[in-house]
Amino acid sequence: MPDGTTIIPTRRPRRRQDPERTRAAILEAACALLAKDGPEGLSVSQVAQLAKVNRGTAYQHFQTREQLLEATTTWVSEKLRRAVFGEAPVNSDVATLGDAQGVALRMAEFAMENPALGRVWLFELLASSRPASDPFWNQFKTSLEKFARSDQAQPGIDVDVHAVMVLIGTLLWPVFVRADSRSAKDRRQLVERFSNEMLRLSLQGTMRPEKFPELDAHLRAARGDKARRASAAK
Amino acid sequence: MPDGTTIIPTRRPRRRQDPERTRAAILEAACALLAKDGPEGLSVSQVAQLAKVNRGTAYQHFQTREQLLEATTTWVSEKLRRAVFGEAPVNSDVATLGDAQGVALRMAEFAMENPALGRVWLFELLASSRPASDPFWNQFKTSLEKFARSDQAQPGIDVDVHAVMVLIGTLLWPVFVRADSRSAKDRRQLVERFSNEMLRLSLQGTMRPEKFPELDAHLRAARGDKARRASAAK
DNA sequence: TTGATGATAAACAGCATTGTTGATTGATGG
DNA sequence: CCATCAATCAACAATGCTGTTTATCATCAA
Repeated sequence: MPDGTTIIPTRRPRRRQDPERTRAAILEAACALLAKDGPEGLSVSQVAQLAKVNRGTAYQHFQTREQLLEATTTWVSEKLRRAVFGEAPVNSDVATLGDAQGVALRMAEFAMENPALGRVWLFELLASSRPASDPFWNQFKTSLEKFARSDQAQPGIDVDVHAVMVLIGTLLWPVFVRADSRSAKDRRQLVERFSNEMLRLSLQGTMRPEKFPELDAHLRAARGDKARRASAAK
Repeated sequence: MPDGTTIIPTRRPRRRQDPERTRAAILEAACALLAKDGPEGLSVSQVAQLAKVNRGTAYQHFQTREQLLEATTTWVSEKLRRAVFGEAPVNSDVATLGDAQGVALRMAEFAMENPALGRVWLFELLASSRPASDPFWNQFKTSLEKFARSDQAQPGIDVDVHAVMVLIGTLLWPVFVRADSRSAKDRRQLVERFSNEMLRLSLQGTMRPEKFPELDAHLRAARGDKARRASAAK
C-alpha cells in the first residue's frame, strides 16, 4: 500500500454529507437484521430505523427492497471473502491458494462467529440465478480447483460437488450447533471438532476400502467414464 | 333472509364433512407452497386457496400460522423418512440400517426429485430448537451411529459432524444445481455425480496421506485426546 | 451568496396478511 | 324426524409494509 499511512483525515476532502457513510450504515443495519430475521423478514422500515436513517433516505440509496437485499448479500460476500482470503483484490491471481488448510480454517472460524449471517448468505447464493457472480464463491471455487489439480490431491475429485459440500458443511455446522448462545470456549472447541472431522475425512474417508472391494471397482469404472467423456468432448 | 332460490349461483358446493381429509388437503397444499415460496412466504390465505378450503377452516385445524408451519414440517419429515427407510414405524429397531449405501442413495434421489421441499425442511430443522424431535433426523442419525460403530467404518468418525455434513450436502446439492428446471435424465446424472463423489470421499478422502505426514500426526493426536476425554468421563 | 445535492418528515393509496366472530350447513344420534 | 354439534364459510377489523410524493432543512462547492 502507498503512503496512505500518514494521511490525516483532514487531508481528504470531506464529502458533502458523506453518502458513502450513510450507505454503509444502511448496509450494516441490513446485515444485522438479515442475520436476525432472514431475508424474507427484512423490511426497509426496520433497516432505516436501526441505521438511524429516514426511510425515504434508504429508498434514495436503494430503489427497492429487493435491490437493498441484493446489495446486502454481496456486501456480506465481500466481508467473507476478506476474512478468508485477505484484503487482496478479487482478481489477484497470486496467493489465491496459500494453503487449503488455512482457507478451510478461516472459513470455519468466520462461520462460527457469524452463524446466522453465513446461513443467510449461503441461502441467497443457492437462490441466486448466477452463483458465478458472487465474489466469495468465485474465489473459493477457484482455489479448490487449483488444489484438486495439484499433486497433493487425490485424483478424480469432482470439484463442483466437493466445493458445494465443503462450503455448506462449513457454514451450516455452526448453525446446527447453535453457535450463537454459546461461550467463546465452546465455539473454539466446535470449530476444532469440525476441522478435525473434515481433516479425517480428507485423509481417510469413512469406509475401509478393503471391506468394499466392489464399491472400489465401481468407483474406478465411474472415473473411467468421466475421463472418456472428457476426451470425447475434445 | 329470504328463501335461497334467488341467490346468485356463485355458491361453492360445501366440502363434504371429513376432517381428516380436509386436514390432509391443507397439509398437502402447505407442502406445495412451502416448496415454492419458502417458510416465510407461506400464508394461510394461499394455503386455503390451493387446498380449496375456506381460510377460516384452516384456522380451525391449525390455530395459528406458526402451528400450521410446524405441522407441515413434520409432515414433510415423515414423507422423507418413508422414502428413505421404508414404511416401517419409527421405533422398529430392526432394518434400521440395511445398507448405508442404499440409505444414502434413496436420500439423494428424494432430494433430487424434491429440491425445494428438502431445502425448506432442512432449514426448518436447523432453525428448530429440538432437532431430536424430528422423525427423519432421528432415524438418520441413529443409522449413521450404527454404521460408525461397525467394523466396516474407519475409526474415529465424529458422528455429529459427519451426520450434519452428509445430510445437508445431500439435500442442498440438488438445490445448487437447480434440479427443478432440469430433465429427468439430467437429474439422474446429477444424482450419480453426487453419489460417486460421496463414495470417493468415503473411500479415499481428498488428500494423499503420504503428502501430509504432519497432518496425519495431528489427527492421531486429536483422536488420542478424544479417547482420553472419554475415559476421563467414566 | 447561491445552487446543487443529501437527508428528513409526513402523508397517502394499495395491498396482503392475520386472527376473530357469527352465521350456515351437513352429518349423526336419539 | 328432529335436535344437536362440529365442520365449514363469509365478512370484519386491525396491522404492517411498500413505494411514491411533496415540502423542508442542512451542508458543502463555486
